[in-house]
Amino acid sequence: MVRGTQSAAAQLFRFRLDLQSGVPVYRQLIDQLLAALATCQLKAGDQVPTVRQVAVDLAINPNTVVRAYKELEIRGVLATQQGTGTFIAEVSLSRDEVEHKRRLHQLVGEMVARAGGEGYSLKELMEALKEQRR
Amino acid sequence: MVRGTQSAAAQLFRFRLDLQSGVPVYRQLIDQLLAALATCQLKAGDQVPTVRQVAVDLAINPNTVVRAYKELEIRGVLATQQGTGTFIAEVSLSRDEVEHKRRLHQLVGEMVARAGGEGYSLKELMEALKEQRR
DNA sequence: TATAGTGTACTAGTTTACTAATACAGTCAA
DNA sequence: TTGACTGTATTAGTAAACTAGTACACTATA
Repeated sequence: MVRGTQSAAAQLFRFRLDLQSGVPVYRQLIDQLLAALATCQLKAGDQVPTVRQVAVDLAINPNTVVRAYKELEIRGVLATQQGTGTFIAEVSLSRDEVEHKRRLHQLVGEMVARAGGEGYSLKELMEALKEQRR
Repeated sequence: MVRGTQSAAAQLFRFRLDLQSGVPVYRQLIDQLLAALATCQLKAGDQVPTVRQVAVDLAINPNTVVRAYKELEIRGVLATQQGTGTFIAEVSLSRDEVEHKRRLHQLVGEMVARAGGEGYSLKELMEALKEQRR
């Protein structure tokens, strides 16, 4: 694991919280980081804000940040190195992840549009998807 | 609210639990009842199993059944009458609900097939839908 | 009217999910 | 080597979600 270069884009990346949304904090962090990847705001090798930076910035506990980063590490999106920091994974897996994610958003966007045209809400879609799980 | 007739189909309707699925019991009841409506196993006016029948049948607490039925009542799917029982709502709302539901399942089924063809899991779809909410 | 069966309401207990506090261990530069 | 910074791990606290226990109120029938 070589240390990634600090790109200008990475320096501008910051998390934001919406405490009214009801979405758990750690989940928001995960979502935002994946979105940053999907929109090329972050790329392989970039260092992401440290656990403590994020915690101070957002006035949350470091362990909440850890939770998000750990999940992303398990998914192969992030690579963390104790004492050094956390980076966007360099392996082609992460690139595939980005494409995978981008295409998924495309598909889902089409779905939502199509269903919305017939009067179905996002919530209804989600519930129906849940039922498909059986 | 006139008392619905007991159709043969309604007598055959029973809930089943999958305790391994991790889906809360009350949610399973909701899902199964909606599915029974969507597949015409139950129709407007049918009486559904009583709170206590379901509780005894599935070895759960009556209040868990109540929770499911109450949510369905709020959604206009069920009509409950204290001392009498619980019925599929007679209003055209419930019929619209059935058509609405059936079409939704159709749409979602197509979505899942299409996305599955590209290697996306149900879980991924659901997560991507969540992100659409922003 | 009495009884059996119905849903309703309230409280309580348990589990799960989420977040925090804190100490430990590793890295890197001076 | 030291100090600052890094992630890691463990425990604990809180809130939310889920389920249960139990009594009350209503309905229908004999």
